[in-house]
Amino acid sequence: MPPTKPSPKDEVVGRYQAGIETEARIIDATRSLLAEGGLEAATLKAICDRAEVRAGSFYNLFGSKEEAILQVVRESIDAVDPDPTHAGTDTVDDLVSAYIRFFEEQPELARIYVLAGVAGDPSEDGSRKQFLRHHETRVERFADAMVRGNGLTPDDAQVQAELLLGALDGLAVRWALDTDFAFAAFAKLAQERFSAS
Amino acid sequence: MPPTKPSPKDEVVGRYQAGIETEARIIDATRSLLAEGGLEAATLKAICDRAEVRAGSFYNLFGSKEEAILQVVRESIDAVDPDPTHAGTDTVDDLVSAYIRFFEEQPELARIYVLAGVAGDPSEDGSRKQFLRHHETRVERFADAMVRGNGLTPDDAQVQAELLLGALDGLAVRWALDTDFAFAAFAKLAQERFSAS
DNA sequence: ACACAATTTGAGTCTACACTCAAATTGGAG
DNA sequence: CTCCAATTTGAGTGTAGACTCAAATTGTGT
Repeated sequence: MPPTKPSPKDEVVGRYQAGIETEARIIDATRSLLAEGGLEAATLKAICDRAEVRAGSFYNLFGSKEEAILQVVRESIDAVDPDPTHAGTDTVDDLVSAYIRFFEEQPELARIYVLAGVAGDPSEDGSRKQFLRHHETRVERFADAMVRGNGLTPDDAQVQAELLLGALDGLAVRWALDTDFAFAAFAKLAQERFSAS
Repeated sequence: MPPTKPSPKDEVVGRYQAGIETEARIIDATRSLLAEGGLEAATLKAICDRAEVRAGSFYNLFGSKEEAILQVVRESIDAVDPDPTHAGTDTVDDLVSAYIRFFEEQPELARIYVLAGVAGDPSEDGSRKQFLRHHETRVERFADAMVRGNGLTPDDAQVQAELLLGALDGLAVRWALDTDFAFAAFAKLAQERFSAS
């Protein structure tokens, strides 16, 4: 279904409060299921049961299960952004801290976040491409902060940002493997290494 | 099935050549399917079709599909070890180069390698735990090389190794996202950063 | 040749899902 | 109140995929 079946919420037509609340319940249910048991736990049945909704209602609001999951992941990524308005005032430390917080506060969502980038068909324009765009935005953000805070040239900053983010993502994977891993401490060490010119 | 149903190949009883060859064909089929289309492509039917075997034969040799896949992943990890006998002669450069080679020569297997660490149920003693053990061995190996080559103290080396491997894994994830990413170049940069004391 | 184990077959079984749709119900604008 | 659109229901449908098993066949030691 390439032309993404237009679900009611995409259109500009009037909506009832009931529908809006149902949508919220479905998103909440999806989020909590993902947080508790990862992708495996978020089956359609589980989502509908928890949201106290029948399958038909779900599909009245979302075009597919995937759509709901992507929305949850997107929202939790946004929720941890230290500078949503992109005012250009965040420091490298802010950004690293926000990243650490995301992984410590939402372990399962963080796992899905990583998974979204690795899993899935490379050819499809689904989560992968979106994830890549997100990553590029993040690199941008880190690089800007480095230019402002450490006086790097934009080109150097770009490389440093890519390295630092790579290290953070890798340490995050390491942590996902074994939650006893001192993610925060290592993340800070990586930050020290890569912030200096 | 916690007590891992004992399949014929686990027992010490006599085997026929035919069975051994069938097992090899199944492993080959699994590996090539994984390499071509990732986990999604490696369905039982696809594996059996390609190996020219019926499902019953598969289950005569493997306890589950998971078992065959794990064996493939394990073998490809081993295949990239520059010092399988662990003679203690490999340098950091050898290790990093081997890692880069793995990603360049076996992209899809590399993707599965990354996935193995991130996906799966945290509670099960499956791929995750095995992957963690593998990671620890690798850290050990990197740390040893650092002690030998850069004169770090064992404790410092441990931390540096964890950071370097974290960075490499993270860059690998980044690469899995977009294979145009210059993984090798960034990996070398990370190596420079983390090899120095 | 014979016996017996190893292997193979192939037609299922079972289950878990994502997703659909016609009909019933509900909400609210006029 | 009335009408229509929004929403909800719930009983399906369809499929894909892992796994089973009794019976047939094949390999090998003696």
